[in-house]
Amino acid sequence: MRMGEGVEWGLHCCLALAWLEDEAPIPTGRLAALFNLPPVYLKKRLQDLVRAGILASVPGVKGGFRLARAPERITLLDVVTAIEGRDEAFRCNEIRQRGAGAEEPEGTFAKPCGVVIAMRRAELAWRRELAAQTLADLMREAAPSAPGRTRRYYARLTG
Amino acid sequence: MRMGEGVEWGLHCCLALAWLEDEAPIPTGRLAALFNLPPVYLKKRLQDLVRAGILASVPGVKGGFRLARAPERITLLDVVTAIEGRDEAFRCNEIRQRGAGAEEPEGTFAKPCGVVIAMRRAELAWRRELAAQTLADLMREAAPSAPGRTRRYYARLTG
DNA sequence: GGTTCCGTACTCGGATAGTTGTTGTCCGAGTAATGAGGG
DNA sequence: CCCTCATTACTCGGACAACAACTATCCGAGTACGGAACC
Repeated sequence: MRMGEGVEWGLHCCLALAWLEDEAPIPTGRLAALFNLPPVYLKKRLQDLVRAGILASVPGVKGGFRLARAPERITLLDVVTAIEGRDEAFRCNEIRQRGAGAEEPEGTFAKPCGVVIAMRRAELAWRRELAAQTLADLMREAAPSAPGRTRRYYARLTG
Repeated sequence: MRMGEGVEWGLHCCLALAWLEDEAPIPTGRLAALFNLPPVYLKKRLQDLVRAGILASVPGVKGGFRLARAPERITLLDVVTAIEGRDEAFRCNEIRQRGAGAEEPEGTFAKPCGVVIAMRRAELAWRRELAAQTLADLMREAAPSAPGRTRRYYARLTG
């Protein structure tokens, strides 16, 4: 089981957008330069965040991206599900109904099997942890030098 | 983020092996027939479980697989990590050190960034839930008819 | 008849192709700022 | 001086390759049964 790179990209970009709030909107190219990422593919992921309502995109010559709402209102779960999709990691194919269970009468497998229940419970715990942390929490726990460093580097990009 | 089918296969096969304990060892072909799965690929997954010490394999004409220890001692986390690998789903590439952070002095990024910490915490919660459930728990919560159905179907396969 | 030996059939184990999903890129359509031209 | 309009630069959105991972399969190593030969 593997999570795509886009999640790390999206979270760090959201942090940068929060710190560069008064410079908004920030175009994709500048944002990509902050972390040395492939610009076009990063844009694809930022579009995912726009569709989820986390970012707002501004078209036009001075356009770019900005946070759509306050960092306190953006949870890590929001970002993860926006980029990775809302499907569960564990997908049940009901293999218990194939082979030995194929000839059983209707209603035998009305209840979900314990395997699915257990996996869902674990993923729920994972989601609860992610939902408990907001972008503002990440900003608070970040190194004090991070905002200034981001702003300085961004100023050099524009110049 | 997606989990492979092998996890569902592995868990259901472990349940079947527990119920067919006195028929052990069970060869791959019979086990695959129980759930109508591709036999050779299933065997690959069972080998993962053997490497993890969850199953024991018996070679030879009357060979097959059996549980290596009691169901009470097999957690869902054991099975999941045996099949999916022990890597974390979220892999940190330290993109904060690229671009804006590339020219910073040594020691600036000594501490892990908050993104990694948060993701690790979430995955830890997921693992704790999986580790809290054993194969014996799954057997207890399964439909009362499941063991008998499995044994009946297996008897037809051998006959 | 009992014992030993060998061939056979069936099993695990690791190395090898096919298919799906993710990563990365490119190009066309649309939009707002910019500057020129005319009223 | 103000308004209109074309140009330009930037974004969105979908379509198109490259890569990796998962899925699926084939052949070699090893073991127990069955039978034949021998004592």
